[in-house]
Amino acid sequence: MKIVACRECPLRALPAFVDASPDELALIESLKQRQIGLPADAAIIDEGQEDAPLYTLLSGWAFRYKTLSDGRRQILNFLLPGDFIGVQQKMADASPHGVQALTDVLLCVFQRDALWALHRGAPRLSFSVTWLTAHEESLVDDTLLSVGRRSAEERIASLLVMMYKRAATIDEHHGANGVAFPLTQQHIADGLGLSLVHTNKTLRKLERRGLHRIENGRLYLRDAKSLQQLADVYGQGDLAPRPLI
Amino acid sequence: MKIVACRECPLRALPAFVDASPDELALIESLKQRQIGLPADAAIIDEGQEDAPLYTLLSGWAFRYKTLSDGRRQILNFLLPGDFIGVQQKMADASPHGVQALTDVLLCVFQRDALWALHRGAPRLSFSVTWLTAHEESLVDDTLLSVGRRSAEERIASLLVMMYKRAATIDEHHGANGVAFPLTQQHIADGLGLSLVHTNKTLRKLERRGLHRIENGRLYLRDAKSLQQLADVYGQGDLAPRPLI
DNA sequence: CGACGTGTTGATCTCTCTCAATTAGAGTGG
DNA sequence: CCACTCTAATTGAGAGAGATCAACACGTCG
Repeated sequence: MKIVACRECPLRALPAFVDASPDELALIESLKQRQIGLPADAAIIDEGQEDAPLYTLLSGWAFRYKTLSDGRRQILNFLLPGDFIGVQQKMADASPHGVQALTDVLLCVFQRDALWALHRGAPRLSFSVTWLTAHEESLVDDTLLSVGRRSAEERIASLLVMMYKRAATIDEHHGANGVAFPLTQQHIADGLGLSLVHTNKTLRKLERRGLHRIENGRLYLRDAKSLQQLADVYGQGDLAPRPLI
Repeated sequence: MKIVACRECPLRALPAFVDASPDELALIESLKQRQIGLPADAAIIDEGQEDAPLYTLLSGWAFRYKTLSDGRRQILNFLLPGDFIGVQQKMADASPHGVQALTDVLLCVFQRDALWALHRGAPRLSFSVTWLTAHEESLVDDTLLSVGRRSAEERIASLLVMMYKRAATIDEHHGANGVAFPLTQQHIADGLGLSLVHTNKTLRKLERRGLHRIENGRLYLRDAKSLQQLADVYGQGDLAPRPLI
């Protein structure tokens, strides 16, 4: 795939993205250094890396993770096309987490002070960056709720529902009620704080109950209602008036 | 306590805060609407609340949380003086989490579009907002690693070390090797995805081993080294070259 | 003084982990 | 075309960390 000009960025076509003025696009384009492709499983940023640039995920999936010294790994969140990579590590400081490609990926590489340039020169865009950062945090919040308080079954159901929604918003082949789903069970386990074995058993249990199906790298929700209910995604209907105990 | 002018904000004196120009201070001051005090345990933002303003925590502690419909609660992170409250909920949208006072608190209330005004008028400050948001996310990341992959003992040790560090940076009475620590065991349990009972037992075990002491709302680390080692805060020494398996 | 919130401790119970083995598919080299 | 290797998925069995249930202690407060 050849270099994509920002003004022709395929991501801009997605309904999830806002319009940008020609000036803003020009600024973004001036900050973009180059574009690189990496194969699945490649390291994009290592844990503790110091000079990581700012990336944008143009295509493919990736994930952020942290590990303990004995190898236990926790996946913090999954990154889909359009997500930023590397906002967290402030300049010249070690990255507190690693980022790894989940599929083959295409990345836009920005110069390290691009964030600052954006803030200085394009308030609307920098506002979006703040918003996106806050939004990514709320994804982590959701996962923390899962890992801290949901049972294995509930965690899996919750992840399936959430990932389905996210994947659907950017999936062009979103026909047949299925979306691309490149995660292995190991990824799911590491994302939910479960062991691989228990993840497998739980996944199979839900599948046998007819709630979902994963096949050939695609995820099909066969009973989205039950999955959402199991995951308590909406807190049993409405949000607001809910007993705290 | 009477209204504090931003230019005289006690927080600015802390070494953790950067300088702001007179212009920037004036802008902040123009966006600040008022100041309110709330007692311990008061709700600052309810889960699902729609019109929450933007706050800044002037004094006291608070925490962000999420609950499931049956009452299970997960504390997402603790908020200390200087932290923002309410950046996550984008305008006119329901807050994805609740915020509750942990101690008596003083809050600065900003108009809802203050964030936008800051981005538009003070790039240095809006850059700080982005940075702070990213930093808060990295705190949640740490907790997610704990809850997902650390044992109860390790989680508690990790929390004690982290909270000690945070509290120390803003604690004026930080003498005698102890810091103010207003959390109950229930808060610790809800922050670490543990049951109250198991939290108590683990806490006592570490205390009996002489690693820490909590007394009269103050936390004393009696063996910070062992606690850090137990928590694997630094990945056994250095960060960078560490086997991933 | 009784009610309540917080902290403690002992006794089960169970969900999830760890250990072990097997199957299936993809890729590689002879 | 087939043996060989590797990764991902699967399943069973036993073990264990942490949950749940039940009491009790202590201090504060109306």
